[in-house]
Amino acid sequence: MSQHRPGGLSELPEATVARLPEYLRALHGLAEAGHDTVSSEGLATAAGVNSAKLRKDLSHLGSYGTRGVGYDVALLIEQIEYVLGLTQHRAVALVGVGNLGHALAGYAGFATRGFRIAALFDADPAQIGEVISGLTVHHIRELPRIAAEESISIGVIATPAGAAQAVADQLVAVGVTGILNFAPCVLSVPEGVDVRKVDLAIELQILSFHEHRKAAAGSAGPTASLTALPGGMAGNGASGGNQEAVGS
Amino acid sequence: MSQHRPGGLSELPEATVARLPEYLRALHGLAEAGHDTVSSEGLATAAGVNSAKLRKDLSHLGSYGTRGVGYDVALLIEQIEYVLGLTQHRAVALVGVGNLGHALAGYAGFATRGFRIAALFDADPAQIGEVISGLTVHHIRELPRIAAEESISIGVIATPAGAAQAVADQLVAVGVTGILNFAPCVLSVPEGVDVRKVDLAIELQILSFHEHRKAAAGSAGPTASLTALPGGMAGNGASGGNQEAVGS
DNA sequence: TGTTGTGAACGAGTTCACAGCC
DNA sequence: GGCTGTGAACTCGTTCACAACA
Repeated sequence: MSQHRPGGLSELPEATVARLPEYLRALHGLAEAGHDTVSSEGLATAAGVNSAKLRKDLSHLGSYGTRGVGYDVALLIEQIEYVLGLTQHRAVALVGVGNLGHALAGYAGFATRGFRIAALFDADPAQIGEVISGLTVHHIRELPRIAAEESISIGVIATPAGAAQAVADQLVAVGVTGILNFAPCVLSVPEGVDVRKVDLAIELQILSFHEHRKAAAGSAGPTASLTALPGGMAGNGASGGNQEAVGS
Repeated sequence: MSQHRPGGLSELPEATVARLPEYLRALHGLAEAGHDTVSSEGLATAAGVNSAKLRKDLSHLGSYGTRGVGYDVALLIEQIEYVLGLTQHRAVALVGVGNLGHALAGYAGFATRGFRIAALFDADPAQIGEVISGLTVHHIRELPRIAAEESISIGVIATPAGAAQAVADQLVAVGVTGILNFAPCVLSVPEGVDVRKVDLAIELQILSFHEHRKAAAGSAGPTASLTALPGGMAGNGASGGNQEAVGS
C-alpha cells in the first residue's frame, strides 16, 4: 500500500539520490554474475552500505521488492535507470583538454554508464583540431553551434581555475543546466543550474586530516579517547564485479 | 572563553573537516590578493558557504577571530594547515598509470597543496620504467621497499576496478592507512584504514537525475510542486583567485 | 520462515538569532 | 557599530525494531 507515486522525483532525499548510482553499479555486477534476485542484505553488502539504509532508499522509489524473497535485479536496474534519467543517453560537453581532460575524454566508464561525450572544447589554439578518442577538439567559440546540434545538457569543466568561471558562464548561456567542475574554485551560476565539484587535492587533504588525527592519538591527548579510532569509514563487503576500467 | 583545546582533533565534525580545505583555498586566494584580515561573511562568500556555517566550523578549531574585526588571514591559514596535518608534506603513492593515472601524476595541484607524489606503480610490464613528470614507474612488487624508503602514508588507486581490491590489500600491508580510490568498486579494508572514493560516472549520474527532475517538472506531475526547482545547489559568491591549474 | 517496508527513536548537521566583545 | 562565538530550534539523515506479507 501507499504505493509511492513514481512521478515524485522531487521528493527523493538528496542523500538517497547520491547512493542510487552505487546500487546501480552493484546491480549490474550481480546481473552479470547471473543473479535474478537479491536480498537487501546482499545488495547492501555489494554496494558498501547497511541493509536498513538500502531498504529505506529503495522504498522511496515506490520499491519493487517481494517480502520473503528480495528484489528482482533486472526490474530494479530498470527502475533506477529510469529515475536517474539514464534511459536517454545524455550528451556531455567536455571543456579543457589538458592533462585531466585527456583522461576524461578517454574514460570508457562514461559511455558504459549512460553518457556520451559529444564534443571537446579548449581555448588553446595549439589544441584545436587534435583528435582524442575519436573526437575533434573545437574552439570554445563553437560551443553555441555544437551545443545546439548535439543537444548538450551537461558540461564538464576541466580547465585551469582561472578560466572556469568564464567557461561556466558560456555553458549556462547555451542552456546547460548541469555542470561537473574539476577546477579548484567556486562557481557562481544562476538558480536552476546544478554544480557538482570534484577537487582531487581536497580529497587528499581530508585523508591527511585523518592521518594526522591517528598519529596524534598516539601522543595521548588530554582527552582520554584512546579507543581504536572511532568513526573510521572502513568499507566492508565483497568488492563487487569488475566494472569497466578507470585507467587506460 | 571555553578555549576549545586544539588537541581535540577527534572532536571535529566530519562535515567541518570536509570544508576546511575549501576555506584554506579561499584564504590563500585572499592572502595573495593582499588581505590581512577577513570577515566571516567575506570568507564564507569566497568559499561558497554561508557565514553562520563558517563561523561554527571555525569555532570548532578554538578559533582565532576578533569580534568587530574578523579573522587574521595568515593565522587562520596556519591553524587550518596544522589541523589538516599539511605542515608535513605527506608522501603519496600512486598506483595505476593509465589514462587517469597519467593525469594525476602530472597534476600540479597536489604539490602546491601539501602533498608530494613520491612514487608511481603499475602492474603492466609495458609501463614499467616509463618516466612521467620526472618520476619512474615501478612494478607494484617494489611497493614494500619504496613505501618504507619514502614513508608513504597515503595511496591513490587509479587502476581498473578488477585490480583495485588487490592493490588496496597491498597498500594496507605496507602500512598505508589512507586510500583515495578512483576505481568504481567498493573496497574492503581493515578498521583504522580510511577510504575515500571518487567516481566520475557517479557524479554525472547525480547530475543526470537533476536534469531528469527538471525536465519532469514541465510535464505537470500530480503533485503540484511547480515552483522553480527547489533545492538547487546553485553556488554563489566571487569565484576566488586563480589557484593552480587542473589540466595541462 | 525469511525478507521487505516503515513508524519511531536517535544523531548529525544547519540555520537562527542574539549575547558578548572589540 | 560591527563582528564573532554559541545556545537553541530545526531539518535532514541514519538506525532500530517490528508489523505486514509472500
